[in-house]
Amino acid sequence: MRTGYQDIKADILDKIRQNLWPPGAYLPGEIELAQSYGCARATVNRAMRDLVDDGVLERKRKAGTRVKAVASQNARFAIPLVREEIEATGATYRYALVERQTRAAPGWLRARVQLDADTQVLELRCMHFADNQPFQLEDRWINLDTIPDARHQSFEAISPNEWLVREVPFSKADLSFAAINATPEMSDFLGAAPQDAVFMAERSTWMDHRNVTHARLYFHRGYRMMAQF
Amino acid sequence: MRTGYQDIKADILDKIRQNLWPPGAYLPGEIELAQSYGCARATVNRAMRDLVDDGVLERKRKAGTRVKAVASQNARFAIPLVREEIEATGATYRYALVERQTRAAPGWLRARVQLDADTQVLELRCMHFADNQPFQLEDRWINLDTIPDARHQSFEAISPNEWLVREVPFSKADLSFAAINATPEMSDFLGAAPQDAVFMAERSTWMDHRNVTHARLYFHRGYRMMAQF
DNA sequence: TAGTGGTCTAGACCACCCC
DNA sequence: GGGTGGTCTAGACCACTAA
Repeated sequence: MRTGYQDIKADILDKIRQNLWPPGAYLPGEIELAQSYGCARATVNRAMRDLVDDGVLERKRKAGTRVKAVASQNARFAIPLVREEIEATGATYRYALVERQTRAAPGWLRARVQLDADTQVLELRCMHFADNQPFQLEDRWINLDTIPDARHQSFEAISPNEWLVREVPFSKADLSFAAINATPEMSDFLGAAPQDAVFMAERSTWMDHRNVTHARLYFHRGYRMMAQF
Repeated sequence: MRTGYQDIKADILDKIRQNLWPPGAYLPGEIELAQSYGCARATVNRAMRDLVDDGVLERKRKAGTRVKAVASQNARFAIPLVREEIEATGATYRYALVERQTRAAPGWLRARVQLDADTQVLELRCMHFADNQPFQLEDRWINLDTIPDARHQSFEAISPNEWLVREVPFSKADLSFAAINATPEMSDFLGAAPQDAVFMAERSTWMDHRNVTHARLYFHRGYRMMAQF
C-alpha cells in the first residue's frame, strides 16, 4: 500500500504524542520527509498544511516547520439555521414575529458596526419555538442601506435569519458569546425565571466591508452550545 | 499573472454572491472549470476543497459539486491557555491552587466520560487572575489511570492546564458552553453577585479513546468569547 | 542570499456512487 | 458502467525570510 497524506498526518501526530517531536521542536524539511516516507514532496506538503490548519504545526519559509509551542488548537463549530438546529433534534419548529419597525439606527449599533448617522434600520424581534417551547428570542437590526429589499418584507412567515441567508448567500461574520441575566422582558418571552442566566450570541454580518445585519440571540434556559476539535 | 487557487476561490464566491450559482445549484465539473480558468485541474480542485472546508460547497463523487443549500458556515475559534489569553490583553497573570485531592471519580463524571467504577481522579480547584482581578475559576478532574504522573504533581506553581498541555501534546476534545447562575461559592471566588450569570465552558480531553481530563471553567462577570468566520 | 515552504502543472490511477 | 471527485507524482518556479 502507498503512503498517503493521511498516513503521514497520523505518523506525525504519533511522533508528537510520543514526544519524539516535543512542542517547539523543528521537524525535518519536506524533501527529507518525502524521502523517508518514500512519497512525493507534495504529499508531505499536504499533510503538513492540514496540520497547520488543525493548529498542531507552525510553518515559516526558510525557518522550517515546528510543533506549535502552545497547543492552542482550533475548535470548529457549525452555525446552522435555528430551524435546522431544532429540527435536527426531532422537535417541531415554529416561528413568530413579535415586533417590526423601521427607525434610525440606535447609537450603540452605529458605534458597534460603524454606520452613518442617518442610516435606517429595520428592527425586528422574533421568537423561535421547539415543540412550542420557547427556544430562542432574536433581536435583529437589518441595515436598509445595504439591504433595501428588506423594507418590503413582512417577515411574518419567514424568519429574517432564513430570508437573509437566501438574500445574502455568502458573507463574513463576527461572533461573540456571553452569559447575561434575564431581563423581565426576556423572562417573559423565554419562560425563564427573573435573573435566570441566559446564553447570548451576538453576530454581525458583513458583505464587502458593508454591514448587513446585527443580531442578538437569547437562548432558552439550559441551552448548551457544542464544539469539537 | 497566473490564475491561482485563491483567485478561483474568490471568483466562485463572487458568482455565488451574484446568484449566478444559487444555493443548491451544481457547479461545472473540475475539468470544465480548469479549462475555463486556463489552469490545471489540481488548482481548481484545491480551490473547491478549500470551499468545502469553509462550509460553502458540498461535493460528491459522480454527483458533482453544488452550493450548500443552507449556508451553515463553519466558525472557528482558538482555545488558548488562560495565561496567554490574559497576557494578550496586557494584564498580569497570576495562578493559585485552591484545593487538591485524590478520590474515586464521582458518579456524574464516570457517566459523562465513561470511566470504570474504581477509577481514581485528581480533583483540583484553581483560580486564574488578571491584574489580580478574578478571571476564571477552574474545576478539574484528571484521570489517574490515564495520567498516573499527575499524582505526584503538586500543581502549586503550574496550572493543570499548562502541565497537561506539556504532558499530553495532542489529543481530541469535546467542548460545550452554557450560561449558569453563580452559586454562592462561585460568587465568592469570582467576586460576582449572588445569582450573577456566569459563562461556563466544559471540556473533556481524550487520547486514544481514553479520557485524560475533564474541566469546568467559570469566567468572570461580563466575559465574552469571540469567534469569526 | 540561500534555504524553506507555497504553489502550479500535466498526467495518471483509483474509489466511490448516482444513474 | 461511467463520470466525478480524491489523491499522488515528478518536476518546476516562485516568494518569503532568517541568517
